[in-house]
This record gives sequence, structure tokens and C-alpha cells, in this order.
Amino acid sequence: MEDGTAERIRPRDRILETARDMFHKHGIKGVGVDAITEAAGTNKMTLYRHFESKDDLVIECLRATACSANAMWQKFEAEHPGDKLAQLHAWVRMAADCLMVDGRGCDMANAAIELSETDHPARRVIKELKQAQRDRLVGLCRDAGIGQAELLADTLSLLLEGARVSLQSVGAEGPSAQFVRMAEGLIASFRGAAAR
Amino acid sequence: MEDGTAERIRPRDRILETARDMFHKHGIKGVGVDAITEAAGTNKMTLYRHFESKDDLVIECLRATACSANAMWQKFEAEHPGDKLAQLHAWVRMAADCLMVDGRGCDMANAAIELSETDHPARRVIKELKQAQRDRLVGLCRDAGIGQAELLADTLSLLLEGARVSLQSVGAEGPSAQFVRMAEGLIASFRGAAAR
DNA sequence: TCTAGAAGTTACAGACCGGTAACACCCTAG
DNA sequence: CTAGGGTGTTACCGGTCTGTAACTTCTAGA
Repeated sequence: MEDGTAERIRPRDRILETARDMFHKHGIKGVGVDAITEAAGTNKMTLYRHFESKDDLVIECLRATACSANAMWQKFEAEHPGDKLAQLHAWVRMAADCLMVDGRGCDMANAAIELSETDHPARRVIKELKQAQRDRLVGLCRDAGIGQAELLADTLSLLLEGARVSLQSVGAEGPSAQFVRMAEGLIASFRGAAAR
Repeated sequence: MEDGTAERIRPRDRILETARDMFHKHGIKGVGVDAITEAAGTNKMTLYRHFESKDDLVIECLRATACSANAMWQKFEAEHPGDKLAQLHAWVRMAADCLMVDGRGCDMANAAIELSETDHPARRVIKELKQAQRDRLVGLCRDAGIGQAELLADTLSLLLEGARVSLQSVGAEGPSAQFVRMAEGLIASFRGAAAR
């Protein structure tokens, strides 16, 4: 009984995973709950037994995305324990890989753009989770011994955010192609300013 | 007859202007043609007499946006004739003002995110117009006598793009607040590198 | 003043949306 | 074996969406 059934994931998790994937690819308003449940091999009723509404599902997807991001940060620490500068370079490499493979932007940012209503419940969550990621990057820069850690972290944040959206509007041959060079140049520049 | 009727703009232009405003505020999928025509003080039939489809209207709106951007560039040249460096600083100031006053991102980028279908007719137009703006900024940097003009222009592009989306996700107190300092620092740094 | 074309009005088609109700089913824990 | 909770199925509600048809009204120009 432990075999075979182990293959079968709980419907709630299937829905969540499928929804994340479809929201990411087609946008939130671009995919309906029917399409999600069908792709997840279940039905609408089961979705609404596990999630209060589509908005609720969206929020849960965003939380799952933040959770994945957390795992990424833990991987940096595991691969370069204690070496904060190496972790920063790993962050740049991860960001670049993300640009190469994905083609579509950050789920949080995309959601923020799509859900333009200022009082939309997801906006609170997005702001909160984005703020947490920012704090994390600032902390990493500071621990790497960089002066003006906030400014570097914010600049890198904007560069990545811009690269992800530019990738969608201008394309892969656009400004985003230079992301790594920009990021590494900035880090070197900020490190040099501290040494001087 | 020239008075009074002069106030009344042609329905097509009213629709176009209203659509631009509403698409900008609520997104493309967030506003229907009925809402646009009502806000423009006309009706759906008139819209479909002037535009083949909603997609066609969207494309026309994007072209109008690009046209406004062109006017901005001409203003730079008019205010600082021949002084390309001053024009570059004016670009930074304009971008910052845009961040302050607007709160919502670039129409082209927003549209690219929202219209995720890779074969959507608007995507061609977006790519084309964004590419033109990029070329323009590269040209300005080069004419300002900056070495690695492409790299500076692309970095500034990504910074602005990132600031506009960050403004929507993290908020005004987020990384986008430092945009001017970042941009001016970059310009100074690239100018310094050329002088050295 | 007459006329042609532009614009307004109403109604509708067909599809999709989020969300719910009622009921049948299956599988597992006891 | 049985009871019950999780799941699947079907049908439906009210609303909104893009787009069209047929008809009336307005208005500018000759």
C-alpha cells in the first residue's frame, strides 16, 4: 500500500503546483480555474474545497514561490558556508541562469503588474515577500564586507528585475544579455570603493 | 462653427486616448471595450468601426505611447541643443519624475507581461518600439562621448525598467527610491573610466 | 434644403468566467 | 464489514467578455 499510492500526490498539492506553472506561463488573468483543475487531473469542486477563491489560490502560489526562493538561499549557504562573497557571486550566477532558461519574469512582479487594483489581497503578500528578499540581499552584501551594502543590493535588485521584464519586451538579445557583466562590474566597483 | 465644435474631438481620438489611460491604469485584460467606450462618451459600434479588434486598439495605443516618447526625446534636444551629456542627465531626471508621479510601469513592458502568448500581434510591435528606444539611448550615450556606450545605455535601461516594476511590487520606499543616485553614479563612473 | 456618411442605440450571439449545489463514488481507518 | 471523509461528476447560476446586425439619429457639406 505504501507503493503505488506514494506516486499519487494529494490533489491540493497537484492543484498548487499546476497553478504555479500555469500562472507563471500565461499570467493570472490568462488562465481560468477550469483549465487549472483539468491540467491537474481533478475538478473545480475539489479546488474550491481546498482554496477559498481564485485569489486565495494565487496568494498560496506566491507563498510557494517565496518558499522556493528560500530554498535557493539555503543552497547558497550550503555550497559556500561562511563565504558571503562567494554566495553573492552564486546569486548572480543563479539570476543569470534564471534569465537564460526561463524567458518569463518574476511571478511576484508579474502578479503585481497584472493585479492593478491597489486593494487586491495579493498585493500585501507580494510587498511583504519582496521586502524580505530585499532584506536578505542587503544582509548578504553587508556580511560580504561591502560598504554601501544597501545601495549595491538595491542596484542589483533593480538590474535583475529590469532584466527579467526586458527579456519579455525586447527579447533575449536586448539589454538583459549583459546582466552578468553589469552585476559583476558593480560588485567589483563597490568592493574597490570600500578598499580605497 | 469653429467655436464649440473645436472642443469636441473626433470619437476615434477620444477612444484612443481613453483606452491608453485605462489600459495604463488597469491593464489590458483588466478593462473591457464597453468600459472604454462608455468612458470615452461613445459606444462599442463606433469603436469597432475605427478599430478591427481590441488587439488592434491595443497596438494603436502602444504606437501612440511610442509617439509620446519620441516627443520627449525631441524636448531633450530642444532644451539642450547639441549638449548630449545634458540630454542624458535630462533623461535621468525625466525617468525619476516618471517614477515619482506615476506609480505604474511602462505600458510596453506591462503589455508584454500581460500578453504572454508568444504569437500575440502586439509583441512584434512592443519589441520593435522598445528596440528603437534602446538604440536611441545608446546613440545618446555614444554622442555624449562615453566609452562602452552600449553597456551604459543597457544598464540604465535595465535600472529604469526594474525601478518601474519594483515600484509596483515593493512600493515607493523600495529599491526604486535610489534610482537617481544609481543612474548618476553609473554615468559618472563610465565617464571616469573614459577619461582615465 | 437635401443628402451622404458618420455616429448613436438596442439587441443579441456565443463563449468564458468564478463559484455553488446535489449527488454518486471510492478508499481507508476502525 | 462498515462508516465517513475525501474525491469525482454533472448541472447550473449570474455575470462579463468580444464582436455583430439592424436600425435610427445627427451633422457637415454641396
